[in-house]
Amino acid sequence: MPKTSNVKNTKPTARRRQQPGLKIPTQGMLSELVGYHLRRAQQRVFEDFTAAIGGYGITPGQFGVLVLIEANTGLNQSELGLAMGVDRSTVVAIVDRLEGNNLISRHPVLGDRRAYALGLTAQGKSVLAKLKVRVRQHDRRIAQKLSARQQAQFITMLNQIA
Amino acid sequence: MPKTSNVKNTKPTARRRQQPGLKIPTQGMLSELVGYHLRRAQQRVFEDFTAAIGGYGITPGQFGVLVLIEANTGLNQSELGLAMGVDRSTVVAIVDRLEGNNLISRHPVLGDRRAYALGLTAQGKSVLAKLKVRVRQHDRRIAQKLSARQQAQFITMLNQIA
DNA sequence: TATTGTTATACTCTATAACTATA
DNA sequence: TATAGTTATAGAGTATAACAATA
Repeated sequence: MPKTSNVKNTKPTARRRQQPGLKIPTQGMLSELVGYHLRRAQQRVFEDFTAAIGGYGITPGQFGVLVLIEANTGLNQSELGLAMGVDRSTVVAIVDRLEGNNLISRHPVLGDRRAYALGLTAQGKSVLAKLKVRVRQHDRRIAQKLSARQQAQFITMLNQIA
Repeated sequence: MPKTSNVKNTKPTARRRQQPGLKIPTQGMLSELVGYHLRRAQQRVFEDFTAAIGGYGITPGQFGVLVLIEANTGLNQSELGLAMGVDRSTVVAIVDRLEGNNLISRHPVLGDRRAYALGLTAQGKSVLAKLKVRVRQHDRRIAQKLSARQQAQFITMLNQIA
């Protein structure tokens, strides 16, 4: 059908109210997997991020890149890839997009003509400043589903896993 | 991730050993965000999953679909999309891939000629049986980074967030 | 030789809009 | 009208392999 809009706009949670043959999907072994719950939580946070920051057309990963570049001005693409855990070729695509949106720029590196030093553009700095406020609100909204104590434990556990 | 084989195979953690201008990227505000740590942990688990199950060319999401179909034989694409939280058009693509790999199949539904009932093929059942063993091992490997008590708390917290 | 960045190519995941067939 | 599935289209994210320029 048409775009899901209908379906989703109508009632995301309620499916065919009291229809006789309503099938409630069971998760099978998935509910026993830590990875499954982790993935679902991740998706949920992603959705909230998009809803809150979406207007800027920035994804969580891109936001991370902007913050990384701001905190480490001048780092090159290989270093960025290392910090993010992605391939050099992937970095090219990521940088291309952000540069295309006028948020970051590539500069020649004195002493190494192979590399590019990455930096935020004036617009990038301006946008990032605003994004940071929004992202902090978004993250607080997510974190508040846990008590202060749980929040600390949660991050500790996430780091034990990562 | 990645292959990045060259870079990573060499020494994932060591970058330019004692180079004078070695820049150690700082994470900036990222380390304060729950969402950031959640995303990193997710990526880490994804990598381990790929390394462990990769040979089958199955992603965590596809594995989830197979389990869901096995546990709810006959559910249709819209129901699958609802259970997964994705759009109908996305389901088409997902089902196409799995069907293309001969793991699942679409069957006519008696009483509703618009819908398709999804089911595992013989090969799908066979492959899933093997995958489940591997995935369980993989998930145990991940979970064991936490104590038994932490594991339970962790899942609880993930569900509070999702 | 090793490293930096690039390009070509190829998937997966995901969404929106418009359309067909059926309910 | 509403729902099931499809198609066309688009974009993010990611990887491998091969290559050029430079170190």
